[in-house]
Amino acid sequence: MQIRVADQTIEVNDGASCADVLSDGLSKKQFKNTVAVKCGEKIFDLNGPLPAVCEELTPVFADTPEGLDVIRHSAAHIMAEAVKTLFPDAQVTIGPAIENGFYYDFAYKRPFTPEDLEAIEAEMERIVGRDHPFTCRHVSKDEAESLFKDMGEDYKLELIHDLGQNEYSLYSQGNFTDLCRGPHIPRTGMLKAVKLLSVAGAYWRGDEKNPMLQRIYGTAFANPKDLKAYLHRIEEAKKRDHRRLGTQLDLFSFSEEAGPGMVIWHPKGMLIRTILEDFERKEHLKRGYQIVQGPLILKRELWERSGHYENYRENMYFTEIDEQAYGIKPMNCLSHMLIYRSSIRSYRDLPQRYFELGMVHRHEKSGVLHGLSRVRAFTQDDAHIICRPDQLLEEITGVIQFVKDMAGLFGFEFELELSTRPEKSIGSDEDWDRATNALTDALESIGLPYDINAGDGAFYGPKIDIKLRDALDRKWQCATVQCDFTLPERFDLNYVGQDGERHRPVMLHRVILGSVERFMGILIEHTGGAFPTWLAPTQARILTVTDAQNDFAETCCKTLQKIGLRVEADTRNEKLGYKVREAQVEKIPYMLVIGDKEVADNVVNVRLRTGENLGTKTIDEVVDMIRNDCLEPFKRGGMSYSFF
RNA sequence: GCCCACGUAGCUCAGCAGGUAGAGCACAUCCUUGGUAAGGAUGAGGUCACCGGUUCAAGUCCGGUCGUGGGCUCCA
Repeated sequence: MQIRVADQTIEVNDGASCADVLSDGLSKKQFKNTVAVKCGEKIFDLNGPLPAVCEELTPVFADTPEGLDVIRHSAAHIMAEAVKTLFPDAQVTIGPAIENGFYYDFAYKRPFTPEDLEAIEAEMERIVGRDHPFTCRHVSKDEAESLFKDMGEDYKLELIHDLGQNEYSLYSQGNFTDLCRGPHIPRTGMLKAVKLLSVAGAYWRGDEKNPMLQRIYGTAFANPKDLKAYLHRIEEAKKRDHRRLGTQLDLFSFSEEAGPGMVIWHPKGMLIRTILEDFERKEHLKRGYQIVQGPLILKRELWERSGHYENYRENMYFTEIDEQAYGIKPMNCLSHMLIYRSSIRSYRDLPQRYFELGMVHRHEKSGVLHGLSRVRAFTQDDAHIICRPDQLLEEITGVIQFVKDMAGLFGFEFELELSTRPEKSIGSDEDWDRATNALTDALESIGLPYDINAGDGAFYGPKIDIKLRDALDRKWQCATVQCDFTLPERFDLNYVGQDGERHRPVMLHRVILGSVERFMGILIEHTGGAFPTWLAPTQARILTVTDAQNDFAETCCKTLQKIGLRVEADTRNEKLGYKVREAQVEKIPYMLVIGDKEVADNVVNVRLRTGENLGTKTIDEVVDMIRNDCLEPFKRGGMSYSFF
């Protein structure tokens, strides 16, 4: 038999393992870096037998994404062995590799402490030192059940029962055996860089009705250097955390007195928001939206009619006045529908696009609150597009293009997900098909890649979600477009068609930034607080060398302010270095330094926050420079904006 | 909501074998007029989150409440 390995054809003897074949085909160095082997799309154990039908073997190297998965999953097994050694009463459950590491969930009578983690890590080191081989064997269902029953592993038994297979694979290293699909690294000694990170509670099988298990998170890399680099990256990312920068740059705060999840915007943060929102309003008008606004509270009966009272009550705030119950809005759609219904609509009037920067209140569970990303009072850049069914595609395409333009403006990477009909849903198959097709067609016509989340749509219609990542790689949903057949029905929205009959329109719910608060959080982390010049609260600061230049500085400052630039003068009796440092820490884009020389020549010396010094410029040149800097991002996004 | 950790001056943090609080930055006053990331001196600032308990004595130990952080569940 012959097998191809790395452009070579290897003659294979009967009974040879994958490792035998690969060691012949690869250099020593390459082979040492191999943790598993790939045949077609499937990955196999390196020290396992050759796959049944296989013409070519590809090595899976330690530092590739697939190799890291194998290493991390193996690390989880080694951690499980360490835990069972130190805490024999603990029961093992499941322990997969995840995006940047791995975890393993244990059932134990008490939570693990940081000291436990240290002990577990030390025990893992011993296991790695013993360099046991990972071995795999296949057993029948009965065998597997009796085995794990003897070991007292109730959770494994439940898994075996629920999986309902006839055969199961078991992996062992040392005297630890786990139910597992594999594959694993050949020997424990190949785990060269591992670190346990944290303990957390997690529900068995992710269901809050189930008991809570003790989860240990860790990470592993191909070598200590990569691990160190990763840990360093995490530390660096923490410095860009918007919660930290929010305090440092004096943008916003939270107050125990005000209540959890309630953002208090300080002047600088609010200034950025205002500029952003102002831009959004203009951009919406350009795209045929109409700006509207509804009240923060609406009668309870209205929420009953919409179905929110029934389905969303736990998340709503209520109030009562004059014996009338009111609900504080968690969504903006209701007033928009009232606007639509305020007159008779012709098919010629559609689509109606209502835009509102609407503040909503949602009583989120206390444990989910997170800086600006998850709050209880926030502002959505919300719009409802009420259109004819035949207009769906064009409207959805318009929304996705809008999102694409905005993402381009800020230089964001984003991920698109299409969520289709869930099991529990309302509406006809025809409606669902048409809406889903419209969403799909829109995605295709824009030409962006997307994932499909089958069955993850809202009960009232399918949707497209757009997710952005924060500094710590957590994904947050921002933009979303949702088709809705229910609300037009419940509120009896209609339009008079060409035929003179009444027809039911479709409604699109959509946001571009999502929550302005959340978006601000992501923007802060994306820029590290160095906002693009058009958004920077202070665009330029004039720094005098001594107070002899203060008059000239004030004059320059007024000139720039009059044009509409956000400029201030630092005329304090401090050394220049001190003033530069302060402006630098505040990440002000332009520092305009004025000493005697500059006053004499009627110029300023320009320093950027990058540290670059542009030399001396006249005030007119400075204005041009800042103006161009402001407009630069808009060229990318294919949008325009006027500042002055 | 659930599990764990944490909560000391505006900010970042130290303090601990239980004996009545400390630094840097920021702030104020004074000296200094100094060219691109911190000049110097002096001073003001805290019922150590809140409530209760143990103790002669609690920031330090115990319990509860509130808040924050890391996760789980849920979601923009």
